[in-house]
Amino acid sequence: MPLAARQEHLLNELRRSNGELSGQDLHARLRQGPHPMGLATVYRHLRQLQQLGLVRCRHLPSGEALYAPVERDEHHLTCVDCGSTTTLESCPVHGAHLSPAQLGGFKPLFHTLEFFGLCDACQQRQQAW
Amino acid sequence: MPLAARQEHLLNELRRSNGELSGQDLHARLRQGPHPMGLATVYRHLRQLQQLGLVRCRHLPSGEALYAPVERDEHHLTCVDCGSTTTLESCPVHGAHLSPAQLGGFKPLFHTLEFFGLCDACQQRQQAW
DNA sequence: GTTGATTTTGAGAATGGTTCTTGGTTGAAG
DNA sequence: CTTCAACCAAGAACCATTCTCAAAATCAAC
Repeated sequence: MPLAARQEHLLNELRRSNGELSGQDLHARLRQGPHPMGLATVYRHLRQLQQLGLVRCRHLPSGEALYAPVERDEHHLTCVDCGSTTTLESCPVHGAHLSPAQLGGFKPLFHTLEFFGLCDACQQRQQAW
Repeated sequence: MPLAARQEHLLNELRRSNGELSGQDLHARLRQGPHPMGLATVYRHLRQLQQLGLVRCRHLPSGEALYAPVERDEHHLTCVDCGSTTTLESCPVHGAHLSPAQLGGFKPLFHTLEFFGLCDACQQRQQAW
């Protein structure tokens, strides 16, 4: 079953981007390209691509969801104060292996490993009152 | 600096609970206890407790945020189809070690490691069409 | 090609968790 | 008794995401 053309475009746009994109971002970018797509359709396809194991997603503390191709195994440091995130160079988990017993029939597609804490700037600001 | 009494109550309610609680859950529980608290206040304190490193939080695919005391190092398998989550017994990362160079002044308070995929039931359902 | 059924789409409305606003309450200090 | 500041609650506001549903596209037979 080949990927629908619409989904293909969406996935290409994600791959073309350097960073992660939110649903709104994607919609805005596609809007001014040769293949505009309604917001509802963007979200519909993002969900499907995620279930196909082609797209990963993580949630910011703000509640916004960011999407990226699965093959990007990036992880982040996120500040619980200002919300800024920085990307880690390497994945500390790498091949995190779960035993079949732990999985119990679950078929893993991707994982998210995020560290939350205080960024340098916010620590300084707190100490200075 | 001692914790304000209101924050203490909120934290106790979280510790008393077996599982994670959403902001709404907490508000509902406190409502019928001896120390009711407005919804806005619950969220205010949850954010503060998070910044103090006493509370952790993770986001479900639905966008809902779940809170727990930091000392609980639980991680989950989450189905990208039906959204159900199951708890892992042990933390595969354990002491996830980040070098000072990787941290760059960032002060980690907690981490979340979540696996996303398809649960047994949803795989079956997909195959059956 | 035409017809009719099925699927996909998109504009706008609805949803719902979270945050903001506003005005009231409390409590300590003077 | 004032004053001032901190804290709080109720409801409005916000906004990313989802839902609705009619129109458009696709497909399948004829």
